[in-house]
Amino acid sequence: MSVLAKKRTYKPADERREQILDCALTVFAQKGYHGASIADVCTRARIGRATLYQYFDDKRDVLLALADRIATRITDAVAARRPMRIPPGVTVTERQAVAFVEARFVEILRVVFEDEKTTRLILRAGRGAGDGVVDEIFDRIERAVLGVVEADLLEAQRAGVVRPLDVRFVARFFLGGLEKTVLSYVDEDLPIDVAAIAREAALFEMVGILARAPSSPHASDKENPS
Amino acid sequence: MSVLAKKRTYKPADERREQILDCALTVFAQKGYHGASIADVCTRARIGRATLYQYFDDKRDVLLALADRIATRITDAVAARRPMRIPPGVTVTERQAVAFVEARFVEILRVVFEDEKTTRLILRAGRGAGDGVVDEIFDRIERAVLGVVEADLLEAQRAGVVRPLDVRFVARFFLGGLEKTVLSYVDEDLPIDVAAIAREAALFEMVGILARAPSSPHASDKENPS
Amino acid sequence: MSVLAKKRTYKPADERREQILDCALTVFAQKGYHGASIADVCTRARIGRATLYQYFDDKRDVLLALADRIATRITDAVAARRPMRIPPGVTVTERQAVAFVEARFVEILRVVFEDEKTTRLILRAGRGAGDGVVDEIFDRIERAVLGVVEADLLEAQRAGVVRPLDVRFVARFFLGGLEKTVLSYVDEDLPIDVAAIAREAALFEMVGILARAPSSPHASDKENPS
Amino acid sequence: MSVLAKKRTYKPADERREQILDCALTVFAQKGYHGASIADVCTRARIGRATLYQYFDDKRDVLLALADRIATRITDAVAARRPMRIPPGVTVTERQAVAFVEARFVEILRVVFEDEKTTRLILRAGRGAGDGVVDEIFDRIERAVLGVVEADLLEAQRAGVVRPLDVRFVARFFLGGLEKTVLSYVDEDLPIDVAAIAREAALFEMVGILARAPSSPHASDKENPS
DNA sequence: GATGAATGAGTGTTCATTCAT
DNA sequence: TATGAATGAACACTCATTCAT
Repeated sequence: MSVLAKKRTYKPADERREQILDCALTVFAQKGYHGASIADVCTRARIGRATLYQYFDDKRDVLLALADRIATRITDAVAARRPMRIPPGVTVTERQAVAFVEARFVEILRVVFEDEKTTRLILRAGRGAGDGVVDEIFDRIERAVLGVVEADLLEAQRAGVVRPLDVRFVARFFLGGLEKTVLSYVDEDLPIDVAAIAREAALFEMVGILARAPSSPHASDKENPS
Repeated sequence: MSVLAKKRTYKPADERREQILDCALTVFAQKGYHGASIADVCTRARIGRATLYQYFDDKRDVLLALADRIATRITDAVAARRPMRIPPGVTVTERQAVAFVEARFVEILRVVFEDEKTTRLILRAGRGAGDGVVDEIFDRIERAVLGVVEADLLEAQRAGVVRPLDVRFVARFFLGGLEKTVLSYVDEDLPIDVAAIAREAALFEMVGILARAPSSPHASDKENPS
Repeated sequence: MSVLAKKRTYKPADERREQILDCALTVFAQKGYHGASIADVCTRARIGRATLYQYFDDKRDVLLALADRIATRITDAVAARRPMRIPPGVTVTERQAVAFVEARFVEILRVVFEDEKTTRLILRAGRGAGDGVVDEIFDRIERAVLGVVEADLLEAQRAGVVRPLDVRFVARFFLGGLEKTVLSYVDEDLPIDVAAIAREAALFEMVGILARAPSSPHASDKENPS
Repeated sequence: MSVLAKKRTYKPADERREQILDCALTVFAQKGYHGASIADVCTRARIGRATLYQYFDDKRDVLLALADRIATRITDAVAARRPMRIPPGVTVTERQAVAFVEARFVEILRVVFEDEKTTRLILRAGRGAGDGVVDEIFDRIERAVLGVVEADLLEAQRAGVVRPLDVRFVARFFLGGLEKTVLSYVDEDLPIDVAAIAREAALFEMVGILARAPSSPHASDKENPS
């Protein structure tokens, strides 16, 4: 047996399965689902191609399991979160609101865009696999995240902190902004600066981009003129 | 000659080329670049597979030409646009600003997300083709659009209408929101309601989501209290 | 009509046919029959691909016509040659015989390996086309040339100038030597030095490679007369 | 399971690889490299087309491996040969020289033109594959064989057995003769009669074709003893 | 006479997947 | 459990050849 010889390695089934998924994540993130081959995954896992088929039905099943693993992690994290509650009568200053939202964003970013590879898979590689079942799982992730944002918005609205608006629209619009921002980091191979993104994004979401008329009483151009 | 018999159809080269690109757009949008086969495109164009190769070097070249056609259309439209100018001394009411931005958004949406198929190609199918040259073209589109938004933001900032902010960040964040919103229509097979999107988005971008303290003079919780 | 525009060129049929054959010779010689494409030939002839089919049935037919043109030229030349006659009673010195053979070789080389392209076609490109009819034509060339050599040998034998030997074998063996020698020039892109080849070959053929027993005065005309 | 059904056959990789090369030799020899298809080779080997690609990168790689196998065999055989040595002072009769050369030729013919298929590959199918690397390998074969012949010639020349001559020229000329002779057998589907070829060729090479001056007693071992 | 346009029939090659050990 | 070996089914691409003008 030469120095370079690759011996068979044996692992308990669960462990091997997880290992394969880890490798698949890496490979799919790098080359995309269609662009990556089973061989790529197996090479990375240092197993024979046939071995993979002892753990997964087919290529699609690998993506499915992968997406499911991520979806479960995210929905679990989301479910574990205590919903925001603003006690009645409490007044929230703008500064407080922005700080709160910023914290929220950090949470979301941490959970959803855990790492570069997962981000790539969710935002690029996964979609367009052209598979209904897989899409369904990615939708599950999306719905879970949107749900959190929407719930917060609704509660804030109820408490009068947030103006009347189409909650769904805003949640999605906002998530889109986060995603593209995160992707811009990923595409340039930069580490995702969660804190910076959250800070900018929170302010933007809260107060928009308009300069507040510093001198003139702001109310003169009323948003909703009576 | 049976009912199913296919006669040759003849076309001038230019026309045929465009027709093939049209079909490729449809097919790539539906199945993704990797998922679609040359045969799919040719079947749709009612031509033999070999015919396609008289107009394009290879599959990648089709995507390239397609992306280029779109990029050219968009960059041309962008270049033709008169840059926004806010004359000095002019005061802009919030209402006016929102209305202006709304109009801007309609323009962008019309140009970039012309139709469902183009949208899909730009936002899904095109990316991840794993081809540097193609990516470069899609980047061209992105840069062009970002450039417009950024230019507007800068001008507004200069005029004091917009608060100090990271122009690049906001432009990208915002474009991400637009994209995800548009995609949500596309994914549910709804016609893209440009007007509705622009209205909601403009308001959101301008003033954010916070309710303005109706009673208290807004300025009391200043952004940066001394 | 731009400067580079290619206008149609019209030619009388005969001329065009010859021109196509010329181009085919060049192209086949360069890339081999299988390796060359109809497009290659037509590009070189500055005609549309379809035009070629007005003069030839198919690709094979081009090779056929080409081979035939060469075969005809060679067999004609061979037929026009006066057969060698050695009058009875005449004694031929070795030196004379060598000189005569050398002249003969120059003739053959000039006719058969007229130019590099023809040589390549005959010796490389043509054979292995895997076509019986084409092979037959190349055989015709071979037989014609062998016939000349054999006839000379027989006559010389009859006159007692040449020792008893298997005429066919020697003719073929000798032609093989000539061919390989010529090819070595062609393969190194050197101009075929007919005179040099003929000189060396004649001597070799006549007296072989053995040094003559120095003791016995083998002949009056020594190789290197002092 | 019908009569025609093909079961998978399993073989160790080395064996399969060799088998494929064997089949490729047969097929390439029959149809030529360009004329033969991968399917032809695989059909003959009774394997699926994809199987071939587990052992070779592409079609060219098959020819490469094949040529290399032959080249290695020949160069090895050549290297294993003891170089000819003629001790100083020894006189060699013409008869001895011819016999020696004849033996030499038998060796060469046995090694180089082992069998019909290899012969065809070397002399027809291989050349003109239009591939530099492949050509290089065939050149290796040629150089090896020429080297042997040249070495012998030089030694014989040194010993005064062979007259002064252009060693390279004669070696090549002679090899050409051998090749064409061998091919004439192959082309007529006759078994290569190594002994006969060697006998005729040796005599031809040694003493040429001239009849020795009948008057002068050229040698004690006469060609055609009365 | 000449050709632009079109294509059927193939070719080499890949890859997810299965079989036998 | 693990895998080397084998393959069907597809795919991108080529090329000699034909059709309509």
